[in-house]
Amino acid sequence: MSKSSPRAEIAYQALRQAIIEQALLPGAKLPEDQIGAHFGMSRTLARATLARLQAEGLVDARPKRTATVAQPTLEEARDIFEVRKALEREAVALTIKRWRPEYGAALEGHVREENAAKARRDDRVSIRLAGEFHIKLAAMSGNKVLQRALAELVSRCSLILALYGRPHSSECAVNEHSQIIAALRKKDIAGATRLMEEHVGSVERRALLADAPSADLDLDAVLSRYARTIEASNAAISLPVGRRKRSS
Amino acid sequence: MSKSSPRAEIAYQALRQAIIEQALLPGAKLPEDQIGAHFGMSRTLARATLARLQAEGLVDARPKRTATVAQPTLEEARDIFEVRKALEREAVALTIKRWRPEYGAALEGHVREENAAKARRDDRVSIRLAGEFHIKLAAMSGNKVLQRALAELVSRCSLILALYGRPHSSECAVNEHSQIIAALRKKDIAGATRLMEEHVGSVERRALLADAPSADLDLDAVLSRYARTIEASNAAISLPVGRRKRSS
DNA sequence: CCGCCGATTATTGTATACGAGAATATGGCA
DNA sequence: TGCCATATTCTCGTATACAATAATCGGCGG
Repeated sequence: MSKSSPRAEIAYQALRQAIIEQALLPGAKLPEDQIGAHFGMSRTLARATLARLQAEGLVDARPKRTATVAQPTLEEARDIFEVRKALEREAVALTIKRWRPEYGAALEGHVREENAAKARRDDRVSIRLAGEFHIKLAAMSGNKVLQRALAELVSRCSLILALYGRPHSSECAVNEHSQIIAALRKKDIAGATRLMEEHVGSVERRALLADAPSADLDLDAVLSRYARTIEASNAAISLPVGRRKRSS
Repeated sequence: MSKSSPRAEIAYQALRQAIIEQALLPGAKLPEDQIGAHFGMSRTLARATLARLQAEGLVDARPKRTATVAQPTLEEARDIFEVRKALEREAVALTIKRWRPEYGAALEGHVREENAAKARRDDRVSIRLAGEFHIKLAAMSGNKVLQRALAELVSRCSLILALYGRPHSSECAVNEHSQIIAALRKKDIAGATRLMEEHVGSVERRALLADAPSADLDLDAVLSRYARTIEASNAAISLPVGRRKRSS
């Protein structure tokens, strides 16, 4: 159904990563034709790929309209962070319960990568790695369902950051990750949970600049970002290449 | 993408409900042709519908093989309950924070329905209502993302019950629901959380009869249930009607 | 010069076609 | 009689076709 075709799978991964790394910004159009043409497959598969991304909340698709990279509302954004926090707590607790020394090393290796990316000002990779830290931790919980759910939420957080955050604030202060690792090592559930909560909270604060209940205030910010969105959606992952390529 | 076609939407709802109510048992085959024929649509739409159900974990689909109603492993089952508990806690906490008196009445009305269904020995409806209690509560949290995630998990729990539980144990002791309502009314977060936790725990215990790490022990039980599965998948929701209907 | 309306083009919705791979039945052989 | 090889049938994987609707552009009237 989903993993069958290598091309469809590649398209899925590519689009997913492009969205997460903010190479395709929220609102960017994703016409079935072009996606199919780009990945050398028919609209049938392009459509299935988009449907999958839609199910994960990364793509908006209203009937009869071209699919776009999702633009979560402020309210939705808050909801996502709330659920994410609940699952991160669970992930921390479960991971500590089955803690093994290798885990610490693995996570620290990851943090080193994060620092490297940050040092070389590679924002795209930075953003992705910041998210993946949380996924790796969730994986250590041993609970696949939890891992999957959290992965979905974390991706959507990248999207939220792209929409409402300031331009290039990479998601996490890396040293917060280090502190969490330290607490995990001590098997300090309460401490690790608290740190994680604060950490995600601070990401949320950075992401949701606006505090007003209405989204009007940041309409300006959003609109001014739009010019960038449109141009970026062309450069970006080279998806919309100039004009479209006809059916060849 | 998904809600476009009324037929596809109907098929989705029907299949979903049939699975949840255990009219279609785990392992039952779901050939694209038959589904399409039954709902008067082409395989294209049938396929999309199945993909959707697969994304929610209600359907298993390996490439080149006919899709079936999902058969979660014991391990997966435990994972699902674990995540569910985490989200139920969150739902309780959030709901209490924005509690309104109507909520109590609404939930009590629901419990009355549950009792009615139980009184008339309507197992199917009983099972469905038991799950919907939790969804309604999640809806009151005001967090759509949470509600959706929990709905998915609760559905999958019905599946687990069908696979591993004893034949007709309807999911919940209804009075546990009433106790939870009482705690909510008192805005007693700790108490309500504890009750919810115990409640889901008891559902889990009822669902996962086997405690052994290996699933060998209940292989017999599963196999003996299979005869029923096959015959039931024919009677059931009248999906596989005798032979298939050709392309008309 | 600006804004509304119709023609043109871009894109989606859905069915169908055809090839390929499983599943199942059939017949020969031990 | 029981088992394996092979033919047959059932399904899936994917592309393509065609109709229908939305977006876009150009001309007309104000």
